[in-house]
Amino acid sequence: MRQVDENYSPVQLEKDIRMMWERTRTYEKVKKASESGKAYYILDGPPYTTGSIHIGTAWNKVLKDCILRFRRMQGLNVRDQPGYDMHGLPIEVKVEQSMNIKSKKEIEEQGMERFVETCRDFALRFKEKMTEEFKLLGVWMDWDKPYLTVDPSYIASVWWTIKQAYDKGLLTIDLRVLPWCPRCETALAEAEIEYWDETDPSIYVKFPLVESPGEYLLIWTTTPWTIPGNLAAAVHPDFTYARIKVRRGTTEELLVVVEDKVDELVELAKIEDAEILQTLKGAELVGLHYTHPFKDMVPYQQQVTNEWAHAILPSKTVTNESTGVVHIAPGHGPEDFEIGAEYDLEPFCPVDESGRYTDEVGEELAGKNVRDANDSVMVQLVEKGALFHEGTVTHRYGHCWRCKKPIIYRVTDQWFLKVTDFKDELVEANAKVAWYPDWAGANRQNDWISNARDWCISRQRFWGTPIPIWRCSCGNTRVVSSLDELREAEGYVEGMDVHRPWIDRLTFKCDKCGQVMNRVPDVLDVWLDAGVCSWASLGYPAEKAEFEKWWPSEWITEAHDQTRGWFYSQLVTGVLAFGRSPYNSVLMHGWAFNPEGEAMSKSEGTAIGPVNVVNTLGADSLRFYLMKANAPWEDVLFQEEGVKAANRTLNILWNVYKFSALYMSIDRFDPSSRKLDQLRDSMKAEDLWMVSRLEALKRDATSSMESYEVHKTARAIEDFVLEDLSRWYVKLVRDRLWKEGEDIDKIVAFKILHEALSTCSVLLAPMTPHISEAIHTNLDRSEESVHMVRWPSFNPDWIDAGLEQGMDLVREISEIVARIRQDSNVNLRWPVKRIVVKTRTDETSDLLQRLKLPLLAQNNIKSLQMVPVEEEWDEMMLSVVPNPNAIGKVYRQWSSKIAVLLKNRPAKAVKAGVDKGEYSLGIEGQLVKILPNMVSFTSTLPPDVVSAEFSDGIVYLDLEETPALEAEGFARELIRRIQQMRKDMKLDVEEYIRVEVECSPKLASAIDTWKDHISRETRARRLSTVEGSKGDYVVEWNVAGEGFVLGVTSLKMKDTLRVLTEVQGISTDKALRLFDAGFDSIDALKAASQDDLSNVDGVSRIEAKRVYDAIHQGEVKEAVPAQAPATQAVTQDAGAPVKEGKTAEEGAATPTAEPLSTPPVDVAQVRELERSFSYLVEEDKPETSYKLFIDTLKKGVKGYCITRNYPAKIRSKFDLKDVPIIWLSNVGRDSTIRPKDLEKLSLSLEQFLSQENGGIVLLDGLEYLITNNNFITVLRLIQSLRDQVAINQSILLMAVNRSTLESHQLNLLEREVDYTIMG
RNA sequence: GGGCCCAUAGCUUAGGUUGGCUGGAGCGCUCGGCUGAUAACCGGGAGGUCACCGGUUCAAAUCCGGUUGGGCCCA
Repeated sequence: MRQVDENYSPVQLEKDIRMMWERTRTYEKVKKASESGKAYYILDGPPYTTGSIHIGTAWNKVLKDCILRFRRMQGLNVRDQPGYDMHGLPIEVKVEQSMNIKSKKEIEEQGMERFVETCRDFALRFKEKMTEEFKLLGVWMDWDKPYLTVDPSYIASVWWTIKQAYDKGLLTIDLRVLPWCPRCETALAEAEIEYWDETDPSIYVKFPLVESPGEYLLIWTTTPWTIPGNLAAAVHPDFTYARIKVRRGTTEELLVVVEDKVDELVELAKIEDAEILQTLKGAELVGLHYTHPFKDMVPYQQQVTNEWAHAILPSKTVTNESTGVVHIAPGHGPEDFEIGAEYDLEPFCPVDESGRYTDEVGEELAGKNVRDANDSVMVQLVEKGALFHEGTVTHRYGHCWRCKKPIIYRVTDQWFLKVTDFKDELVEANAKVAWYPDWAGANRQNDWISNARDWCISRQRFWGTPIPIWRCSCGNTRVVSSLDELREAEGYVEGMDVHRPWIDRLTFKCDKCGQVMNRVPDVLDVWLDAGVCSWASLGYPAEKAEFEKWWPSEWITEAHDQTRGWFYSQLVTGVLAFGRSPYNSVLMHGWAFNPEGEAMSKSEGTAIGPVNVVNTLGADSLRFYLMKANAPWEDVLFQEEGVKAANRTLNILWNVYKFSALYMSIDRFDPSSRKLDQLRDSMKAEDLWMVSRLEALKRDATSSMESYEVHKTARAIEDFVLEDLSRWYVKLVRDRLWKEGEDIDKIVAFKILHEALSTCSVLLAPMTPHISEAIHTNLDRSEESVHMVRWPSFNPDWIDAGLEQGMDLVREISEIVARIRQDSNVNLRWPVKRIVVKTRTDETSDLLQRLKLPLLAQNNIKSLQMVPVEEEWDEMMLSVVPNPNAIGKVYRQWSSKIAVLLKNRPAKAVKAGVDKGEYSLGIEGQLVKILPNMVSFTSTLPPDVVSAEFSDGIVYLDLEETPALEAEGFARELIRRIQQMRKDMKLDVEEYIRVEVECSPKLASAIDTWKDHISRETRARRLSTVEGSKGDYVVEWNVAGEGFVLGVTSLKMKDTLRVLTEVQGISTDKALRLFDAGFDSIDALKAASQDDLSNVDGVSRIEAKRVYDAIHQGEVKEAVPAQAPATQAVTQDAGAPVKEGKTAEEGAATPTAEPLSTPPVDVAQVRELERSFSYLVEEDKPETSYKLFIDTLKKGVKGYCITRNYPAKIRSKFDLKDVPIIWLSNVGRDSTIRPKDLEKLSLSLEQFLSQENGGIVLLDGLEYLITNNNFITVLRLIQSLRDQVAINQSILLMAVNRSTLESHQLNLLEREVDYTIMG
């Protein structure tokens, strides 16, 4: 485990992690590792290739990524193919803009080929861009193999589905009135209409009744342009209608309207006088005729002969609003169409594809855009005297969701899936789907399906899946269902693009009449593309195996707008083709809005892109925020502040990790050396509590993930990290961590911190994959990646609800103590004498006593005292309050004396007496009896005590100061000031100092009492009280009224110390003894004789000799090479043996700057090998390594060569005369080591390294050692060699053939050496 | 107009299924602490008619009915 020096800088960290994933192909390995698991098909709802993603898109993908990582960690074999929806109008619209095209006609003029090719280019480019953004978010999907709706095989799957519908008789062509976009010149599906408010004319039109001249039927409409297409009027047969006479000015008119609305009409149309002449049922009006106002203008209106034309029809769909009379234009409204069909009225539709009137309406209106023509129509109505009243109305109106233009209704021939024929099956299939949340399916989706209509699947556009229908003029129809079948077509060219316009040129010969069959020129609704993706992405039906393995998809997630979109289109096609839903479960998620609550729309500039956020705060922070901000099914108002908060949480996690890793690595803590169970007996209450919390966290996190309440998982983890781990447990165990030596308390704390951190990294892995990876790979190398780790199970035996409850109380009390300290101005450095707790129940009392130590330690309190339940605290000061009234009545003249006497008696005694019935008191020789009614008692707090209530009782805090407490407080204050000065001096944490203090005698005695403690805490080798403090840095302080002057001097021992401790057998302790004896610099050591050194207490003769030799041979120089590369990565593996002479302190100071190995350098960049460094040469044949070896030998460095090649051959080939060569072989004799005998190898190397200070070892044949042993063992050997080399100023050179190792092994090797060289 | 969902501090929100003690957090604000996690971290305080109206109940943020406002989907 290496220590962590860097702060949490997510952007860099994530970049490194992504590069590492890339380099070691982690994603592929993680997938491979779960291959044997149960198949689990997660289907990506294909985002439309619009160009870039917004927060909502990011949320969607992150949610998917999170769940698929989670499922994978559960051991499931997850299918994670991403998809893109690439056909359709939005791209056509974009391309039209880029090519400056205004209409469909221009596309045809400019050539469809170019247009379609540009569409494809756009779609592909957008796809690439979006993929990059998804990758930036850390989303792990199979980006190399996405499914694309434009692929020929995908298109063939769509065709096959159409063929299924055709074979089942569910595909039909029909004349219908449909929503139509005049700009895009195509029919729209219901799912393609967006509604918002629009202000339209609101007109009342008079239709003169034929049967009663002078009388008018009054109709109301908001679409004046539909009047030319009017063919009838409808009334509700049961409503009551009125014949009324109205007067405006001098004009009087007779009208027929619904009776209920007469008053409204009078007010609205400013009618001055209205008289109801007669009322009658709607049914009585049926069959009457009127004269169409445009009869003279529109020839069709004259020609129409149907008996119901221009007649009043009955319809129950008429509502009781406006006039209660509905004008019917069968060519302009779906309901009108249906009514018209009932009465054999033709759907007359004088409007063309571009929304313009045809010549059929007469020259006044012909050629006008219908919505623009409203005014003209009204002018005409006025001219004909038919307009009764005109106003405006604001109402919700449908718009094309692609181009946002208002829709109109037109009658056209279109292809339909007859969804209404199998609606019941849809409802049934939907009921079998598991919906999260359940109301999304049972209510919302069910509601939509129940109201489903036939699905118009044809579009009169270009960039889409071509409709696979060929028709003959004889009426014969052929539906193509595969690419193979297309090959039979006339004009087919192998490998041709099956899009329009190329496919339009293919023809079949009619098998009925032999004529040429031509393709219906339409394309398909894009929703059909998306709808079939569960099998199209598997290549079905061309490929069957994948389909059988995976289909149907297990889980999908999209936003709630997909109720009418993808959830629906999949269900329809699934039921159509396979009789069931193609998905088993759905998580319906919400929408992301911007902070103003507006939907994210790129075109309106309200979208927020995730890229900026990721580049400042990191993908993990964004992901964590998105996962925890809301329940998935609720909408989120995206707040950057929220991402910052998430970032802070991760930062705290990182800090806990950094802090823990520091001490663990200093101590070479090996987490695998002991199991948690084995340490149970050694655990303190807070340890057991922490483990209990951890197990509970695993339990809760798992259950909420299972139910897709991802926000709960995220919040539980966050709470655990912040509250339990960082703010509490770390504080509790902090002191234990810097104990020296083998200490069981420390090991327990390490183990638990390790467990907590690695568990958090695992639980967070689905949400924050990068930081999890960084933490986990350092703490736990059991798996190469955290994403390969199995999702943890929890152990209920460890969960102790009582203990957790107790700790909650301790925390509550700690908060109370903090508040009291703040109010009383006693800061945490000053110890408090005692805390007295009175609880309501014995249970609480027991829990608090169990947690006594953490309670006291956390609050710097010296003792805990419990008051038995039901009793008063016996130190409460009871005082007697005499009741003069009652006393006076009995004892009259003595009463005031009695009162005084009572007050002076011990209140307890008085109370005891009174409680028994009476208390006797002597006064002037008489005994008076004090009865209960004569006194009452009050209790007051003892001096210096402050009380406060908590949830289960009262705490009393005794703030009395004693000299001992004061001394301790001053000691702590002193430590704090010295630390501050050390910091000001920018001293290394390891550096030793000398401290002089000038102070009052009182303070001096406190210092005397606490001298050892202060010295240890501040690394002071000398601490003295003096007159006139001197030092490198002198500061005058004033604490609690005590002034003192501190002088701090750096002993500058660090470097010398390091030199000493590198000598074999010299520990830090011994080095310090030499220091204290005055040998505190290299010069002083040089000046000393061996005897001088051995005279130092605790230093043996041999040790003295070693030190002497080391100093005088000049072999020892500065431990850190002057040219040490900045990116040197020294990794301390948890399992590496502790080297003699290398101390914990030294480990602490080892600089590490990178989490991973240094990037390999090219051999050309290597000038010479440096001492104390180890090198890995990656080359196919060991040549560069030998060259470097020989170059180094030429500088007079002694060499040692270990190789698996035949020694004599090596010797001659590289001209190695005197260099000892060890042959790794099972057959050789002299100078031979068997490859499995690592111990012998290690021993011989140690010998060389210790004898020949400053030699170079060439180890050629690593892969041979690895195959003969195992990788980890060899790695350990290398770590040990590397350490020795660093200590002995030698060089280690290893050659490896990278193709013989797995990349993660190579990666691990690279981490262990200082440099990797590419040969 | 209908279906579904939602409304709690300045902002983002927990709690609501199982009605019950002073409605919790985070950010922001403010006061303070820590100084060996430190360009970090911790604590105290102020701030809430739990959208509104009505009902059930000893007791409602919570259950019921309605109103208003917002979102999605439809007409």
